[in-house]
Amino acid sequence: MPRERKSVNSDVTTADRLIPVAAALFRRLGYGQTSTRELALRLGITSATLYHYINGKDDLLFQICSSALTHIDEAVRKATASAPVEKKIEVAIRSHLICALIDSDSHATMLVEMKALPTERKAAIIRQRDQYEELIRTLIVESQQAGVVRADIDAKYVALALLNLLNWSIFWFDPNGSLSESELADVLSKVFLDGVRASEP
Amino acid sequence: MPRERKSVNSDVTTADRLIPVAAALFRRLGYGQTSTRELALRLGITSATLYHYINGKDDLLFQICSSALTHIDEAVRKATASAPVEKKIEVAIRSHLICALIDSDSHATMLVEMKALPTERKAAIIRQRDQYEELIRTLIVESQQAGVVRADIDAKYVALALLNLLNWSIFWFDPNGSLSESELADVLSKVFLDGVRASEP
DNA sequence: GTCTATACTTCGATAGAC
DNA sequence: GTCTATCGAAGTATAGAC
Repeated sequence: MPRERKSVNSDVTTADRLIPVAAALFRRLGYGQTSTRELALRLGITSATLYHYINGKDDLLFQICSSALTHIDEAVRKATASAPVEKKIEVAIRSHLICALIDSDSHATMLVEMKALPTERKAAIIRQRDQYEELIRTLIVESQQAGVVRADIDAKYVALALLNLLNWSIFWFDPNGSLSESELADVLSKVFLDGVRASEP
Repeated sequence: MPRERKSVNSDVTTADRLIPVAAALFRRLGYGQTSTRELALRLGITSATLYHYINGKDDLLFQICSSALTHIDEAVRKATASAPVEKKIEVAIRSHLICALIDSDSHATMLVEMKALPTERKAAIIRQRDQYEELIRTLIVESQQAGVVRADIDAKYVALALLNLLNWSIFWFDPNGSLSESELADVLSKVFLDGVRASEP
């Protein structure tokens, strides 16, 4: 029986590297400052070969944005579905952060470079983003109805405050720093749920 | 006595419009996607005339970033200096938001397009940003020492959580929406200081 | 799937007249 | 302070051979 290579194959193909390498460059330089030549150089191919994989530069940005949003929506939806209502927010915070920080190049690019997409594709991404924000809002509403979350602030703004806390973390979190993804989830859960005011002594 | 025009002059010159118009375009399209021709068009001049005011395109981005950071640092520093320690954080939240949301094009551009600056200028802006973040961190430390803010979370992360809350607001706040800048400050102060957990019934 | 070569466009910036 | 005209560089993308 001949030595098989297939799923046991650990080769990383150019196709596999395309999106991660593009996301890293778009994040560091910005979409508009990243040339297809520079991207090809990093991939070890010529810019002509790059066009064997894509139809245009914005294909890359669209795929990055779309898959980032698909992944985080699925992750948070699945994790919160099976959690008891008192734990849904903590579970959402943790699953969101794990997903966004593990692939932070894609998520940072999605959040910041979305605007560079052509009109129709931008609209599609914005619909996806709105759908995810709707998921978060629903979690807040459920928590309010269960008496777990204060109801004196409109769920809409509670949800946006939570997204503030989660989204901007991507831009300063250091995977080699003193805090792990999970520890950051603990910190943000504490701040979001209990606030930073000192309890009475 | 001839009809004088000077400080009573309400003419808006091209020089005055330069930065605001550039900031609005950079925000909507991104720095890399904004051409000097498009900018000149919006100003009602040619791109050649634009170069009477600037030495290069990145002058505009640098001025936007630098003045945004100078203004917010001054505003928050001044407002918090005269506030009692129990009120410093609320005052910081309010003054930060007022400053950032009134000139949201500049602040959004600073936060997101900073990376497009040439190396030295980028370093200068990052120093300015770090100095502002240091101001926020100092306010947290002072509040912890006064027993106003919980001390079981490192001031560094309390400050970053606060900056998350403040910075990302710029990207969804709608000046024509149902919430004013001041009302948003109230909401974020409540969430940050007291958390969203429902109090015992 | 990768290359060389290059077409075509747009960009940032300058020269020099008014 | 504004223009017309234009340069040279860099960009995206394609043609066609291997």
